[in-house]
Amino acid sequence: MSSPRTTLPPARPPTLRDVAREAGVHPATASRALNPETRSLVNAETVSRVVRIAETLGYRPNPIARSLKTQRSATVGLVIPDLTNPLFPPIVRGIEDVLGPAGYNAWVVNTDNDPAREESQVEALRSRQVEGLIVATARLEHPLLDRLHTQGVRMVLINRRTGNGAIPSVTPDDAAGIAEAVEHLVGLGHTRIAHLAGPQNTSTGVVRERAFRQALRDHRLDDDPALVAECPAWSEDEGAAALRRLLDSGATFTAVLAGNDLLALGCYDVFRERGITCPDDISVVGFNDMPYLDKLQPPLTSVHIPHYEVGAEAARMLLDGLRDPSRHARSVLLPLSLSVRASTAVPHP
Amino acid sequence: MSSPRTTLPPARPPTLRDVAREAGVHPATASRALNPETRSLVNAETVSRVVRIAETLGYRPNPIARSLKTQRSATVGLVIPDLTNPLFPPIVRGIEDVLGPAGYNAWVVNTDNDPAREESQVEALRSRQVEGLIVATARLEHPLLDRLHTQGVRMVLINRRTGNGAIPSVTPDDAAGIAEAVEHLVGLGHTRIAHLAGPQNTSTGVVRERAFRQALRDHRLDDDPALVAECPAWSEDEGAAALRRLLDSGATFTAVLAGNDLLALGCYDVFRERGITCPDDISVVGFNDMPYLDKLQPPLTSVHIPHYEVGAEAARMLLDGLRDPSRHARSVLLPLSLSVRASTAVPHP
DNA sequence: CCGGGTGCCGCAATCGATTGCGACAGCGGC
DNA sequence: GCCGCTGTCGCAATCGATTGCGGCACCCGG
Repeated sequence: MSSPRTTLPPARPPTLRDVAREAGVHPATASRALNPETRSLVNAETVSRVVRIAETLGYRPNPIARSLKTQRSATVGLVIPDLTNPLFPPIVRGIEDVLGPAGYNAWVVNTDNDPAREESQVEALRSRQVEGLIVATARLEHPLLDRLHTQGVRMVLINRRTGNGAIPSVTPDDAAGIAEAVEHLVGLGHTRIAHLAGPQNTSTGVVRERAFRQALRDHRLDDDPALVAECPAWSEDEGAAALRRLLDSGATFTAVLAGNDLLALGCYDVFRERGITCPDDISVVGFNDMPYLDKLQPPLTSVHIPHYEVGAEAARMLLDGLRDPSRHARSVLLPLSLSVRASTAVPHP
Repeated sequence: MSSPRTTLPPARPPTLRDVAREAGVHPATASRALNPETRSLVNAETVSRVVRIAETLGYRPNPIARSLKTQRSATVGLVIPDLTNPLFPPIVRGIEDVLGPAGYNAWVVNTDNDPAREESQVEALRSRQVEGLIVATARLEHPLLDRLHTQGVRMVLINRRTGNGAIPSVTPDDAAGIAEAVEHLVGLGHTRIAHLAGPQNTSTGVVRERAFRQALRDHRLDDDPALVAECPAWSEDEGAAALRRLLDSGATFTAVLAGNDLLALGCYDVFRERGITCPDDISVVGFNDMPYLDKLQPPLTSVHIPHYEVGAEAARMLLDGLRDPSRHARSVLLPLSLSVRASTAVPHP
């Protein structure tokens, strides 16, 4: 078999000048004819001739040259903690499905929740001339994001927010989700419900905890601080550790509302290690409704977040802002629903 | 609070000319001083002056302008079926962790296993001037990939290969993995083992099936065609359907070796619907070792693939090829290991 | 018959960096 | 004292597309 490297002379792809020469016009005219925005400046039959030639030549505008001149890269940056967290892939797809048809693409970077890495990754994105940012790593105190915002960098926060409410965001309606979960548990007859709270430096962590306490009070239940354990990270290990602390404290409870699914998975580990059966001894509710939760034993009841929609909506908002900078930034809350499975049941006293 | 849009005049970032003017040299000299490759052409103290000025100005070379001139985009395309398949995120991270330090980035596109979408996505990548491709969607017959290869497009296949062995690839050593899985089952005492084969238009599908039969013969077991069911897609549903066909056929077997984890998950559904207990009645082995398999009930025994390494190695190979086009392309097989969990046990006759 | 529009298109600069080529100074060798 | 070499650096073209400006026909009204 012949090597593919020897088949053809490089045969560089056709440029605008090639099209112009072939069509007998100046490159400027060809450019205007090919661009829908400026097409009206060119005689109709010249347009069709240029377009036809461009097609037969297989002309594709060079986005790099275009970007250099127009200062627009048709690119946005996506900053997430870790792509291997199953939460994010659907969000990424939502973003790309909106960006793509608009001619935009996204660069994805992972920060691993390391602020230093975050800073350098964002720097890399900016040097790549991204036009805007979608950020999923917000913490309540977040100097980097504040700085970017005051510098006028276009961005949309997803999932979590900063303490600075001025930055537009797309987040699930955490409070409503928690309320629904508590409602479900109370409806089953639970009165002593524990909460595995997420990191208190994230908006989701504090909002969900606050909503949890509020929901208890709404149901006239005791808002007992001893039933809330804080997890320093959104991980299985921390979830397991928190549940162990709760169990060892001697507190009594028949249900656990975990701040997210990973924390709930940690509970499963503890159940196994201590011979606790779920949901007979303790019910568990997660948050996020990651994929494959229905394959667990027992299948995990979880608050469902429209991940794909979160991404899609964030991308739409960012594009809106890019296209019309005067447009007033908004923040939206997406509605949630509870996916009831077999990890929750009537308490056995 | 003051609007961030009114704080500063645009204050465009410093360009090479700014650095040059400040340092009292020609832009050409500044360029050479800043580029390690050409630095030796410039007087040492001029270099240090330029470098110092560049730093104080916070100069960042504009990659778009650089790409335009050098014809290199420092960008590669990654073509996968679907990012939400948990198989891929670790691969993507492996790729990015190798690409990043080399100054490269990856564009990720999803094809949803749709050849038309694949074609348009690849076209989009090429118009974005990617220097090479990493492709995870190979089928045995794959005209698009053959065409790209003969056009001299640099690429590396991962996970799966085409029938055309000339294209470099990084794949798990499927045959060895299957052999190890069969070894494990035979060691437990199983003699009637069924196989859920993947789509026969993919290399993984056929290689794993062939390896399965070979392994049986190696153990002097009956290579019974009635114990192999083909699945037209790598999905839970198809796995479930195939197992039902096997069970309904009246064939007897005490273990199932699934072509991948999703097919194995389908088995779990069938077990539940027919009251079969695993592993007491039937043992199951998966392939890929996706995340969270240990949380299933029972935790799934699976052939572990070093996903991250697959991505990292593919990225390294691609970079090698880009840097030295004369370098002979190679294909590598990555070693596998079996993650034994609780879905496999001694058969109960 | 002339002035002022309007429509269409070309000229050339521009985006920011890279690079082949040539200029020039200084130096050593013969 | 002249030649040529080496080390440094500047000039200007270049990558491919976009766009402000101006020119040229042509048309219409007066």
